Amino acid sequence: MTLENEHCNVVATLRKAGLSRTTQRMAVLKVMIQADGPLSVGEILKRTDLEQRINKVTVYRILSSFKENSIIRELPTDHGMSLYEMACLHNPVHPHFYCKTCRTMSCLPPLRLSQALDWFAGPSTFRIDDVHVHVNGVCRQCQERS
Amino acid sequence: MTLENEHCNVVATLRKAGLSRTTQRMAVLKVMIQADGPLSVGEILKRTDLEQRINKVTVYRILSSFKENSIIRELPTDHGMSLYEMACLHNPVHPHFYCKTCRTMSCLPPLRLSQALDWFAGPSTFRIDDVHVHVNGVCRQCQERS
DNA sequence: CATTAAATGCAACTTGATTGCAAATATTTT
DNA sequence: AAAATATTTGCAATCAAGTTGCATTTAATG
Repeated sequence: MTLENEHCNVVATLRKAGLSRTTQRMAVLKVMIQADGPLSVGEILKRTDLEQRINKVTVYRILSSFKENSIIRELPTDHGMSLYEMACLHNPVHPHFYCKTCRTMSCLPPLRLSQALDWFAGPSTFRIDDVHVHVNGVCRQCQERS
Repeated sequence: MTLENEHCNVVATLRKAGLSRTTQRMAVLKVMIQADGPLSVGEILKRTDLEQRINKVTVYRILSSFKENSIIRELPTDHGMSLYEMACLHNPVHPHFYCKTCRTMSCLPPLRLSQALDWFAGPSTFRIDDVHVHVNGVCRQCQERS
């Protein structure tokens, strides 16, 4: 198995971010790049374990550093658990659908929301209960404080 | 202190939802109606405690029943914690800004997102790191299963 | 007022996530 | 290349949000 898929390159991504190429970071990044959709920490652990066992804490720290460097995006859920996805050029910001029953997050096409809703109203549809627009950042006071 | 503010009425809201008028439910709903913005469970506890001590578990159960009856909306955050706000006519769905530093959630005007972003770029600005559109509901398989 | 159903409180527990610190691994310097 | 330094990792313990089971209390019903 190679260290790159059709899209992103593990080594290049880490270098660009100025992060050292540790075995664990490479394994996590590889799993993220090859993911079919947003992954939980548990799922990331399962997938990296296939090749090498990584400590849960290490995965959290790696994800945290990836997030700081905008390599990945974090998607919080209603169930006190976050999911993670690549934030690379090949995976631009897009809406997500979260099933509150099976707790699965799926990606919506990066359309205007109205179109996305039409798309969802199609044949194999979901029941939509609510739509949240969530802006993350740092408020003025916190910026001034640092 | 009365049981209604300029907007919503505690008793009417509970009756409409078919929920019994317990002391605790009324206290929580009153706090929610009088809230200046989304509240955490901890904050709700603090505010209800001023008049009567309510168990944490009870608050969770009350919020859960309010959510099921669309009396409130739940807003999950990056920090494994949810915030809650009224879902009444006077508080229509709108975007939120979450400061990842002080962990405060503030409401954005219910404008088109592009306008809201302009608004945010104004004089007293926030630093925006990312915008998430999050659709909650039940996926097809889970619907069929129930 | 008595009966029945629903809601609450408490204690214990589950789970996602974090912290402190020692050991291991990378990077830098000589 | 080896030694010195800085970074990263793993483990154990811990924290905090949220949940569950069950006995008790409170509200709704007749």
